Amino acid sequence: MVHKLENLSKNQQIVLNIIEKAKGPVKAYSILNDVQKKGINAPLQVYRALDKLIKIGKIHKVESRNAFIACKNTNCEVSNATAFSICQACEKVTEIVNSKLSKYLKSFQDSTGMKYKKYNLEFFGLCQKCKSK
Amino acid sequence: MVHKLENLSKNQQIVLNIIEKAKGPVKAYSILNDVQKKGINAPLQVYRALDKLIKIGKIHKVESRNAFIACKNTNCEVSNATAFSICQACEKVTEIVNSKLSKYLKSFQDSTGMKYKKYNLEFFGLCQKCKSK
DNA sequence: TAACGTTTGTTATAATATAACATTTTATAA
DNA sequence: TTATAAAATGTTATATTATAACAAACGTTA
Repeated sequence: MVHKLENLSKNQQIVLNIIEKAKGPVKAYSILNDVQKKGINAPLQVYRALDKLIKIGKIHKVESRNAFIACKNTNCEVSNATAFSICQACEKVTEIVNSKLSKYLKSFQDSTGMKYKKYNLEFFGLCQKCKSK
Repeated sequence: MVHKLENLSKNQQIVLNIIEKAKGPVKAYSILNDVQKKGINAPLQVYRALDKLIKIGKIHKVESRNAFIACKNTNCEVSNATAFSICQACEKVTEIVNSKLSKYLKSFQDSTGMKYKKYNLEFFGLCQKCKSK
């Protein structure tokens, strides 16, 4: 069986590469700007790559910021349980990897008995740097 | 002291009213459509009201849907701990009120020691109705 | 090699949200 | 009461984010 990454198409590779190299979350149109030299011309080409990368778990969307960030779990193949820490001052975003938290949320049941397949959690506050300013 | 609700301005009241009467989350431009008879003409007037209503906790934004929903807690004055259940089929959204969950998340500490002021959690799955189809 | 699913390229447009500025209203407190 | 500060309004223009629709090419595999 071939490694997932190698199955990525040209555009998907280009987009993933940009997101992985970025220090923080990246906006779709900022990606578009960066790749216009590389043969990608239209928003849709970026959004299609993003959709695919999200689907296979290589990246996540930070919903409150309309931005995209690489998944920090090596070989992550799914993206159904995400948690982020977001600094409200500098906008630094970090994916939270915490098995207690994910275990708790994966097994969470509300009063309706609805069974959840997926969750996304975003925490907001001040990071160490910004707190001490 | 006067009740919070009575401090709302005309536009804020109009917008809140629409959201509270709606059966589910409402989009900003759908609100705009509804109120063009009532003297609100521009997107900004709606967004400003939305911002204020969010700030005082009367409504929440469902980030993954870019939509707004009334807070179900009577006299809720803050909006720093929200959790929603979202059906991926019918798009029904319900606010989850669960003190165990909120207690757990409010006291959550990640490895960086960052202290969180606010969180937003969105669960996705199929509601009872859609599951049985 | 044909058939299918996926990806691409392209143009156009929809949907969501904010900037900037002038004015009016409301609350506060001197 | 009045001045003054803070909040809200109205308006035009524009920025930002995202999808529709269609034709063509590519890649896999039966």
